[in-house]
Amino acid sequence: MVEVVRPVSAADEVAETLRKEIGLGKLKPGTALRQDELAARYGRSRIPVREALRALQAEGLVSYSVNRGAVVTEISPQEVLEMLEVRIALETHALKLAIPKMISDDIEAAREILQLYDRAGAPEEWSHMNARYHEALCSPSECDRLSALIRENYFHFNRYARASVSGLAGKDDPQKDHYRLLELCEAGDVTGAVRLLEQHIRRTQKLLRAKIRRAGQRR
Amino acid sequence: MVEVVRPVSAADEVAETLRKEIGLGKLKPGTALRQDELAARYGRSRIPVREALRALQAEGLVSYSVNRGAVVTEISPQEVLEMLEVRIALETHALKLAIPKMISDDIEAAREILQLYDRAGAPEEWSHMNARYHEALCSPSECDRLSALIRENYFHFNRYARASVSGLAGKDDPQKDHYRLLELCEAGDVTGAVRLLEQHIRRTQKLLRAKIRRAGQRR
DNA sequence: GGCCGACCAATTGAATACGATCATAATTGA
DNA sequence: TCAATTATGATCGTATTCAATTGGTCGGCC
Repeated sequence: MVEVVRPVSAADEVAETLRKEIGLGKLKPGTALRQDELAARYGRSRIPVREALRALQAEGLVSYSVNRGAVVTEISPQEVLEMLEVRIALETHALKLAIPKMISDDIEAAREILQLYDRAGAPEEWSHMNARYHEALCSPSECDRLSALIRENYFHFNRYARASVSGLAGKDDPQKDHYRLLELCEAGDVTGAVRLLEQHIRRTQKLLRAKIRRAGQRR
Repeated sequence: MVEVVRPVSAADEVAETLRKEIGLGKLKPGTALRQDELAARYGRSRIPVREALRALQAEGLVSYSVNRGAVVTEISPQEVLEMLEVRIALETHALKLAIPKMISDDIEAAREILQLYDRAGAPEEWSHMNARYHEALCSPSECDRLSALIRENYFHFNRYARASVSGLAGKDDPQKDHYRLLELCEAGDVTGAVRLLEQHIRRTQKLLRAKIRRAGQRR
């Protein structure tokens, strides 16, 4: 069977690239996104660029002002706290749905991710493994919309985290929670697992609050 | 003070109008959105129309195929069930946060909405009052991101509901829940309120499942 | 010296224009 | 007669072009 290369619009390509660069922090919050500059960089005209920017605006990655163009959206610490709140709402519910549906393969898959986490060196890898682990636990819920929201929310959170919270909680403490959480899932203890997951996320939230306080005092 | 008319881009206007028409069901799922036609209708060229469509695509209201244009996205019954699942996740958590922060004014505001609900005639009004009520209960959570997600999810759900679930549960049964829920909030009973809210939404979910089953048998 | 208005460069917003692609109807050949 | 094929109109994707707005600088005036 021949692999048919389905044509993709230039706007989609530009959007995808920008999405990655913003997500990875190559384009930092506050950066102005000039249309002709982007057009030149991607070898396109401004039209596909503008469409890409509109899409990113709808996704909340870019802010638009009329006649002033697009800027990578800034994230306030307050909003990051709220993202963690959203994370609790979505992930605890997904976990509730997922645990009764888990089979040993799901547990094993999650455990393997944790082992990769153990071996990971750079904070970037932790972060990635962290995301994969939490996704692995939630995916047996078989609720695509829930999973999609979890992924989106994590993406936005991570965009901030990469900039200023990386290694906020270190590597080992969260990992202890991860192993305990896996055991609770394996035992089918929904209540316990949900409680631990909430504590786990609230710990990050507390650390972030403390950091914000300290930053506020300093000025 | 003179009201300054802030200029808005044509793309934003078109997007806003389309958003409303899709939300209200004037543009039904599956409808093809021709660029020339929309451009003519709004007295604009195709450029702003295309940008608006890109935004709507990112919002999930429209599906794009290369060289075939945009279509109002279809919603499967399965997805609606998932939206209700998301609703449980988001609203129960918001309620948990909101109840400890509620003051008597919040309770009163919610009660007034319920009284409007009682007097409402058309199913459209129920739906609107229903949304306002649930929003009133969640808003004291002071978590904008959570509230925004709740609103978005409700919008998508309602788009389907308007088409085929309107009056699924009738008017009176849900309203009984609403009053009980308000009492529990007033009493500060977080656990009870959350449990009732989940039951309340699950009831709609069950009715919808039954409806899907019946529709499946029929064919 | 500081403030105000007029010009100017930079940049965006929108319209027109053109080539490419898709859907469908007409046509042809077996 | 019917399937395959070609022609045609509709529609889309993108580039180019022009108009409008913004921000800033320069010069004049108080």
